[in-house]
Amino acid sequence: MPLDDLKERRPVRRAKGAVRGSDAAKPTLRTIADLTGLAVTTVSRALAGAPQIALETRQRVAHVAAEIGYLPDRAAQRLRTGRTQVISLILDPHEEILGYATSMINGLTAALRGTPYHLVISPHFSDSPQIEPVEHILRNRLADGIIFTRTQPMDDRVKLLMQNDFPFICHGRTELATPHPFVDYDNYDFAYRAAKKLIASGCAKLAIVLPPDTFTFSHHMRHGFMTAVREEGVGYEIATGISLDSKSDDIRRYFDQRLHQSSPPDGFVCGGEVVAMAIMAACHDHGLLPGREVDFVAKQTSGLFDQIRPRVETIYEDLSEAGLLMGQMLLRRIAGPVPVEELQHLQRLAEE
Amino acid sequence: MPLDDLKERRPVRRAKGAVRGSDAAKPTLRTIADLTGLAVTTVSRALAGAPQIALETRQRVAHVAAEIGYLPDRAAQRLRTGRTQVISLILDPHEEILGYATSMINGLTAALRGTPYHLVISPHFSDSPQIEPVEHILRNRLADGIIFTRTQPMDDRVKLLMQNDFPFICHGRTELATPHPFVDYDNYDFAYRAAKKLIASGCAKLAIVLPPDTFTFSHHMRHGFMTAVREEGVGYEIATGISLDSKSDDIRRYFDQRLHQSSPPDGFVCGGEVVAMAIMAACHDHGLLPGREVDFVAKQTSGLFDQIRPRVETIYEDLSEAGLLMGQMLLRRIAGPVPVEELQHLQRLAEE
DNA sequence: GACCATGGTTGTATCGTTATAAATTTGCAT
DNA sequence: ATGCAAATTTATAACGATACAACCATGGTC
Repeated sequence: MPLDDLKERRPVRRAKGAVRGSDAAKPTLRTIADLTGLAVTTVSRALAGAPQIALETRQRVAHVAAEIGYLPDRAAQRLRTGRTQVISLILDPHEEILGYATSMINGLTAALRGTPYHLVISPHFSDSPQIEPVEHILRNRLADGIIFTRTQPMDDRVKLLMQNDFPFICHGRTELATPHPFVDYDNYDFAYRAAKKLIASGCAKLAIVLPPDTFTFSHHMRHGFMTAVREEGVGYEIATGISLDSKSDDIRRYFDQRLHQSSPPDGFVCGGEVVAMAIMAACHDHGLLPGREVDFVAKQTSGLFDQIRPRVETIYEDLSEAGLLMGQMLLRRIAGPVPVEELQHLQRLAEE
Repeated sequence: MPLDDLKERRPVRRAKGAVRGSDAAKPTLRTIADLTGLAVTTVSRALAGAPQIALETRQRVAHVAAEIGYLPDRAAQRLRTGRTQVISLILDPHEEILGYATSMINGLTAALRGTPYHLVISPHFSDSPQIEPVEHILRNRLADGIIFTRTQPMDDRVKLLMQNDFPFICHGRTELATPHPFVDYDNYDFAYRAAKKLIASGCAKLAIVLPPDTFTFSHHMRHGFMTAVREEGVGYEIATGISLDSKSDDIRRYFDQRLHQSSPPDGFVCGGEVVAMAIMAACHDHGLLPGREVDFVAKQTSGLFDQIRPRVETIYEDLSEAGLLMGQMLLRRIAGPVPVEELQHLQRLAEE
């Protein structure tokens, strides 16, 4: 009689199921419910591990679910609960070069592995304001958490997300009074140590190319650089009109001209592989020998620079680890409130 | 009276709406329906542009929708229609280096711009078979289309997706009898021309490092290389025990040893920036001068190598364009059946 | 024996959208 | 007026999951 009853209650469904059942219709809670003779609600609660459901029932349900390879339908869960199970990574078009984004993505996917979270790339197109993708995600509940880079001292995005108490981690810090979650690399120390190394190897005049000064880490780098040159009292200059975002050709040309002029720098703090190669090319074209007339310290994020000849001193930034940390921290934050200090991490340089 | 009626029918909703209405509750079809006095169904059909809805109504609805910034709820649409509006890019862990993935992602996001499609990164972890993420996506309807790389001659993934008539584009070709969608770079021609160039500049013995031979493009490269050396009758060798996937240190060490031995190669076909730098480092460490004792031709995907000194000849592969094409083709395929020839594109080298 | 707390399970409504079928209005010929 | 087809609009049910409240045994207590 119960069989008859079932048939009567869901004639259409049954028929549909049978049709597409040719190659394993996607199992739902209903499948498990039918299989175990329980109600859909019970199955749902059992899988959620609710203590009101008898332990034995929970185990039985879990077993059947595993057996038939049940996975909850994301769309249905999302519609009902409002949780998207999506982490949005906002990718900047400038990040084309040298796998900056890729390393971070690798870290992120590692953090997300084994969780139901998906990583969605939300591009930020350069012809629109930085805040746009964030607003869009917030307004349309497109993600449970956001990760972004290129943080600014008074970053709009940070303000907006803090106001809305929306989970996020940014790469880089702001100068806002309110503390916020971040993962950052110690660019102050990078520039400081790079400058010190150059001075130690006898450079008399240092040069540095900074990131665009809209970004906080540009200030950090400048500060670290300036502290070192002041401590040692050597000459210095900061490249103007170009930045770490400039095309490598433009950077090379800048230094090409600069080296023609009087009292050129002989030590270079290079905030990335691209700028390092561009400056090295300019020096090479002027017949300046690395290790003799000129010296370099470069930040490398890839291990690639270990192969460059002549060898240059490098300092490593682990972007993959940054991504991993950001992912882990964001997941914690999404799970529930976390003291903000626990969502802040500064990647320090290795001891020497 | 109709007002009363409404209140009676949806008392809870109204209340809820009022509560969270403090800061602009997310507009739904219902919002538009209330605003226009139409039924939810009508609004839905109107926005879909159904010809059965009066033109004037369609315009009015469209106007109101734009006014209040309505965007359909992805979860609800997905649940109802089964379409996810997701493109899944399967990312291989080997693709860390030099923005291979990033360029492609940039192209993809450009293709997806203005569409409702989202780009989801599905990692393929190296400790699991290549086909796993594809099976997972297929089984759980996690995307409307798939893009993947590192295609093999008898690629499992291609077979599976063809069988299921599931939209996909892969980067690289198979050797399967059935034609399938792809975007590929002409690696045969790359290796052929690279070898020819080296011979033209006087090299007597060429060497090449191939991709792992599980990948189809490894065969293409080998074939192009072999054709050139046979045509010209010069010596050659193919590096064994290493591949383009090897760590740069290992590649450098390999050639370090090789150059110690007798009759070393004097011309190098480098399938990527990493391998080029590693080989150049090995040569440098042996005092071999580029342009004199040894020559290089490198494939570059980033523009970075234009800065390398001494200069080396490079051949460019545009991965960003590849991503763009793959995105555009995939969208067409998702929209409906397309003759397979129109979903095949071979990126040819620029004429010289 | 009636009553109630407890543990365990179930029914109902709902998230926002769309496919389907039904209902309503309109226009026009009869 | 009357009927009927065409043009519009609407009601209903469903996608698969979960929040909430209600339900039903069971066993102990008075």
